[in-house]
Amino acid sequence: MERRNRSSQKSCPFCGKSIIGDCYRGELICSSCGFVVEDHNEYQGPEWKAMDLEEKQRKVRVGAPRTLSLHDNGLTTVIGTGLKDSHGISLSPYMRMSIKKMKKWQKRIRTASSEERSLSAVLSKINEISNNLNLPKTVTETAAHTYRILAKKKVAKSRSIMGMAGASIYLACRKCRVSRSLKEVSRATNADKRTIAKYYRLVLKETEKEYVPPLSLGKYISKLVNTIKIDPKVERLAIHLMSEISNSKIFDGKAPAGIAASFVYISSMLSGAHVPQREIAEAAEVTEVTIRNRSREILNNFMIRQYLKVIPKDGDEILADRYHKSLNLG
DNA sequence: ATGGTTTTTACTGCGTC
DNA sequence: GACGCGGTAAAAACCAT
Repeated sequence: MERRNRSSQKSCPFCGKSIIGDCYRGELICSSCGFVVEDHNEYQGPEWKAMDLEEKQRKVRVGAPRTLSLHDNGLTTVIGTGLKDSHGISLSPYMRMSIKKMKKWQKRIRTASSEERSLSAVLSKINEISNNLNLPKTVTETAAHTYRILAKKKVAKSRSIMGMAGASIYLACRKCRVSRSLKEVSRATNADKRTIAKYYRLVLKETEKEYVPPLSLGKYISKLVNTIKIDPKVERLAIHLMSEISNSKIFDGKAPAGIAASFVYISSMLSGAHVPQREIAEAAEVTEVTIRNRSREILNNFMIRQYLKVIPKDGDEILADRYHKSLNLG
């Protein structure tokens, strides 16, 4: 199978240089710093396999892949502008006129009804927002799919377009286990966070029969570690600590971003990387106070020993051990 | 609307480089 | 003195009812 690298117009969020997309592996990787911009993309090349050139030529039969994110699924008919017919014979002036008319009407019909037109507008908004958020194609498609359902059920009627688009995208992120916060989505849509949250609940009710689980803490940690440049061992350590503790009740009702931030902070301390609270707080979009509070709770309730087993303290020990002692590895 | 919980804001004091 | 850190009180945001 042929292996193709397609370069795209996007630039790396880290170094600003161009990004090479490797569609074979389904990843978008920055060519200079190696940052993985997107992963787990669908392979967007042909979905067939050709053993030789002849077979390949025979099998090339389609244009762009079918997509839910265009209002007609990308399956529109385009009438060509050539002056010859399929046999290569020149068309008569009469036929040319007729084709010109057909072209005109085809264009009109394509987005004929008002529903079609508004669907088309919203779907293009969804595409735009997805681009802004660097979302994998699967998420965009999922969002488009839910929006179609909403449009069909007329739920989206007389509601903010950006709000509905944002809610669809946010839901798609959750379903596809892609970590994008409500904050990020609302930034990308220029819509109020509360509006999107409200619509999200509505969308959930209208389109989802099954429970959509919240993102795992591990996802939050990975994302956080990705946004700040940090030693991978910090991530491993953070995830290790998290997996030992995460079923603890001390996190009940606490915002996951803050919990993840504090695991990353503690891990960066333990591993000697020493990432300042401010930096982690900024990347996680929580405050330093929250990181401190979560860290205190973790270190007050658990002893982190040298071999990195985490054990619960009993009541008397809880107050005795302070932060720094814990950081000195028990 | 309300009340309980969590997070943020703003500020203070301490130790270190 | 700038910086990172830990702490607190009060305001703001959030959430279920």
